[in-house]
Formats: sequence, structure tokens, C-alpha cells
Amino acid sequence: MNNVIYNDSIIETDSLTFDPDVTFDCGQCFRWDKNEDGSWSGIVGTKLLTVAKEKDKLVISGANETYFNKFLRPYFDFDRDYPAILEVLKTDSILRDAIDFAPGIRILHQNPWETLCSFIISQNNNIPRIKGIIKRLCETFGEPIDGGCTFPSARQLAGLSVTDLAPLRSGFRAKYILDAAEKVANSEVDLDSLSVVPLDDARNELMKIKGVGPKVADCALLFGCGRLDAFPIDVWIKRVLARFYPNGFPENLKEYSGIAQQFLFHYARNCESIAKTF
DNA sequence: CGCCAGGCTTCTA
DNA sequence: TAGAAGCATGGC
Repeated sequence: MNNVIYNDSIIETDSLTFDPDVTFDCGQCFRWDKNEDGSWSGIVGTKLLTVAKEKDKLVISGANETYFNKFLRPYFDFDRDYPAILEVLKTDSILRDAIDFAPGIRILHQNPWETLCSFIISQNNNIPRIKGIIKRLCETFGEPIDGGCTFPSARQLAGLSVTDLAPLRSGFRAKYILDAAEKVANSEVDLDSLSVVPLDDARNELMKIKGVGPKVADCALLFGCGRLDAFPIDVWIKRVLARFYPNGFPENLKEYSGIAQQFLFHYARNCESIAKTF
């Protein structure tokens, strides 16, 4: 996206290809919260950011220019040509409806460890409680920063016990979090390789962790490793596939099937005329 | 009270 | 090797 302007600690971009209301609320991230004035605040790395709509622009504050270029540009995937990708996806009639329903969804490129850990917590769970567990995880084991806490690293969690994690109230998932932390901290699972190796190899690498199956692995790959070809299949996507793609998802769109998945997920759950028929 | 929540592991036939 | 049960917790 070339219409991103840095201006005295404020980043302006257009609101056409980035709508915070759907991007932050479509189930891909858990550390952004809506403020009373309609803006969003969330922690990315070591900074608390705020994203606010102003007319047809978005204003992102909380980062200096160096931080923006090094961390936020990749996080928001600002250098990817979303309009061009969406044009291709819209050659499919179902995707055209899904994209028109909420055109401002972007796939965030989050930290791989944070994403993996978050989606381990997400299993058989609902979004408000997922956010609560993650909040307590950061407050208990992360580092304090201005306005909140960082997400604890795998190294910070490795070596802890299930009893140590009791304050999170994460239930049966605590042992999975610890297994992930240990395997990542001792390099038994190599997160750095996941963005470059073949997709199946990346999934199998992640599934060495207890409590990580195909769905959690694909979410970590799509939302945390920039693997836009990863296609997480949950109950909603299963319904979409069964009804709209009985012969399988179009082969020619697989390169960006992860982006397509997120539009379909949001569409199936939030478009009333579709959701109520499932 | 029972059911469900962006699943996965374990048990069973 | 498919299919169901069990899993912690909390909201409704």
C-alpha cells in the first residue's frame, strides 16, 4: 500500500482497505479492544497503539517512525497490494459477496509465538474468555510497558509448571501452553523456518506440540507467519465449504486462500441472511 | 440446570 | 482408522 504517510508520530492511511472494526474483530487477534469513542487500542510488541477513523483516513498513533517502519509496516502488511488481491478473489461469486460485505478486512502479520500461543488458548473456547486468559498471561508473566504488558516469550514461560499458570484459569490448555513454550525455547520447534518451508512441513512442525492440531497450526501460520496460503478449517468454514464449494475451494485462488478464508469466516458469521440458514 | 465456545487427545470398537 | 467421550472454565 503506497498511501501510508508518516507524519510526526502519526500514521495516516486510507480506510478502504483497512477497516479496524472488522480487522480487529474478526477473530484473528485478541489484544485489540474498542474504546468508548470508537477507536481501537492494542499492544504490538512493546508499544500501546491507538487506531482511529478520521473521515476517510485512519490515524495510527503510539509509534515513532523507526518503530513504524520496522514493526508496524509488516504487522499491518502495508506493503501488500490488497486491492489487486481482492480483485482476483472477487472472480469467485461467493467471495465477491463476502468481500463486498466487509471490504476492509486485512490479515495481520502478528508475532509467530504470540499467535501460536493465543490459538492454543483458543481451542474449544469463546473469544471473550480467550482475551481474558491472554490478558492475565501478559499481566502475570510479561514485561510491564507504558499502558500495559508485553506478551511473555517462550523462554519466559519455559520451565514453569501447570500450578504456576493457575492464575490464568486456562483450564486443560495450561499443559499445552507449557509444551509449546518448552519446544520453542529449546528449538525443538523452529518458528523461524515456518514462513519459508513447504506448507505441509510447517504444519507438521507445529503439530509436534501437544494440543496443536491442524486448525491451530493453520491459524498460527496464517496470522503469525505470513502464510497467506494456510486455510484454517473450523465449524463455520466447514459449513461454507459444504454449501458453496462442494467440489473444493478453487485451485487458482489457493495462493491467497487464507485471506479468502477470513472474508468467508466473517461473512458466514455476520451476514444475517447467511448465518441464520446454517 | 444444560448447552456451547475459531479443538485436540484419548479411548473404544 | 473412524467416531465418540472427556477435557476446564465461564457466559447464557
